[in-house]
Amino acid sequence: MSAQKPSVPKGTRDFSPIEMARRNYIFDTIRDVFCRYGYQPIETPAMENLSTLLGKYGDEGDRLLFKILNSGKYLDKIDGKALAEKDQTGITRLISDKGLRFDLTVPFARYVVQHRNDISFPFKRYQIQPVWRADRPQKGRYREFFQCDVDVIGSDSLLNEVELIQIIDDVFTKLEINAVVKLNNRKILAGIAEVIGEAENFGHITVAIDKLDKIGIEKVNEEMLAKGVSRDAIDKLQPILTLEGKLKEKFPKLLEILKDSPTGLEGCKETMTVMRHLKDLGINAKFELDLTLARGLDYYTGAIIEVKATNMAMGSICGGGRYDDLTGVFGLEGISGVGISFGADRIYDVLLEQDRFPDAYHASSKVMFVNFGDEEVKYCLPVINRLRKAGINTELYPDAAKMKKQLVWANNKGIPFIVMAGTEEIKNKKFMLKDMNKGEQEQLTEEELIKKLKRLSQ
RNA sequence: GUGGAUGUAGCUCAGUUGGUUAGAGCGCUAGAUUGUGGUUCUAGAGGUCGCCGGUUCAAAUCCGGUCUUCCACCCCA
Repeated sequence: MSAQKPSVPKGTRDFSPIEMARRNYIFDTIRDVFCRYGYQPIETPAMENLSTLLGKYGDEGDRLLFKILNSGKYLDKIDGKALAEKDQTGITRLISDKGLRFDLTVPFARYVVQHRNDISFPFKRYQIQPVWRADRPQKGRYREFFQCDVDVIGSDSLLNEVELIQIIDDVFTKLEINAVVKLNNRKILAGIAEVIGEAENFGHITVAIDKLDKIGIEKVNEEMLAKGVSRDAIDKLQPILTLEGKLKEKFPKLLEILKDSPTGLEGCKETMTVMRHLKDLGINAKFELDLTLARGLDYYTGAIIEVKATNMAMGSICGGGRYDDLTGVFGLEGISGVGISFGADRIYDVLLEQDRFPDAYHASSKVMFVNFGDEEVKYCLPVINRLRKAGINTELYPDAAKMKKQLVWANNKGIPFIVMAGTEEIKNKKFMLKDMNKGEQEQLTEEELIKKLKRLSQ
C-alpha cells in the first residue's frame, strides 16, 4: 500500500490550536458586541436546497455555488439527448438538488419565512457559521470561510442601519482595527440611472462604477459604453462620479442632481438621516458616502454598507445592506430586513499582519504538574482537582517521563507555571511552584498554592 | 471561468551549461546535566526534489499533462 500525500481541498484550511485561539478571540469579541445589542443566535444547516439558493446572488453567484451530488441512481433521470448536447445546467438540475450555503442572509430569510409563526418581529438574530464559494482562492479569499452575520428583520426603521454601524464601530474599536465605513444606497444608484436616462442599464452602470477607484474613470466609461450605455448618459454621469467635498457639500449637490427622481431623493434622504445620527453619536470609525459602492449581490434594495481596513490591500472585511423583498420569494411579503456580515478570516489576516492579537489569548492551562511516578501522582491528584474546582486551568503530565521532556512540553505549550512535588515536598506537605518566565521557584503549602495561582489567573 | 508565476528535509530557502553521494539555517532526537525548560556546546536522524508521463547514456535541472499555493481579471467576506 502506497501512502497517499494528505491534503485538504483547494481553498480550505486546518486550524491549529494557536490559530483557533486567535480565531476565538475574534469570534468572542464579535459575539459579545452582538449580544450587547440584544441579538440572539441561530444556526442553519451547511446545505440548503438549491431552489433556496439559486437566483439570489446573480449569475456570478450561481456559478460559484458548490452543488451536492444526489444519492442513489441519479443517472437514471438523464436522457441521452441532454448528455449529447452537454446541457450542463439542465443536467445539473437533475443530478443535484442541494448545495452548500453561499452566505448566511438567504438561509436566514428562508428560516424567517419557515418559522414566521414562532418569531415576534422585529427579529434580531446573529449567526456565526462557515459559508462556501467555488471561487478561485487568493489572498484573503477562501473557498470555505466564516461569516458573522447580524440582521434585523421586520422593521423599516433607519435606526437599525444606525445600530449596525454602531456595532461595526464597537467591533473594530475592540479589535483595534482602523476601519472606514462606506455607505451608499441602492435608491440613489437607481435615481442616478434614472436621471441620466439609463434606468434599464442600472446593473451595468453600477457594476462599472464600482470599479472606479481601481481602474479609473476612463476605463469605467469604456466599460459602460461597451455595455450599451449611451454617450450622452455617460457624459451626464461624469459630474456625479467626480462629486467631491465634505458631506455637507455633497448632499445638496446630490439632491439637486436627483431632483426629478423620487426614488433617488428618498435614498438620499435615508442616507442623510443615518449619517446625521452617526454624527450625533460620535463613533470612532470614519464614515463616508461612496457613490461608487454598488455590491454585486442581487437582493440589496436600500442602504449598502462596506467596511475596509485602512492601509490594507485587502477586500472589504465587513459588508451588508438592506433587503426589502428577500422573504417575498419564499412567500412572505412586506418584510424588510437589514444586516451586515463580518468576514472573520479577513479580519484574522488583518490582525495578523498588523500584529494586533493579544498574547494572553493563546495560553492553554495555567499550571502543569510534573509526573514523577505513582507515589507522587497519588499525592498530586487531589490537589490538582481542588485547583480546577478553584477555577484554575490545571493539568498533569500523563507519563512519568524525563523531567526535561516534561518541561520542554510545558514550555512549548506556553504553560506559565509548573508544580513539582517529589519525595522532599511530600515529606514537608509542600509544593514547588516554578514560574517559567522568571525562572524563579518557591515551596508552598496547598493553601498558598491555590491562593497564589488564583491571584495570578485573574 | 480567463491569463501569469510557483512547488527541493517538519519550516524558510540554496542547488552552476543536464553528470556520479542533493546542501544550509531553524526545528527535531540524544548526550554534556539521574529533580529543572527557554541560553551554550557536541553528536545524530530526516528528502521516491509536488504527482504522472516524455526526451536523454544520464533529469531536482529540458518538454507535456495534472494538482497545490500565490498574483491579476471576474466577483466578493
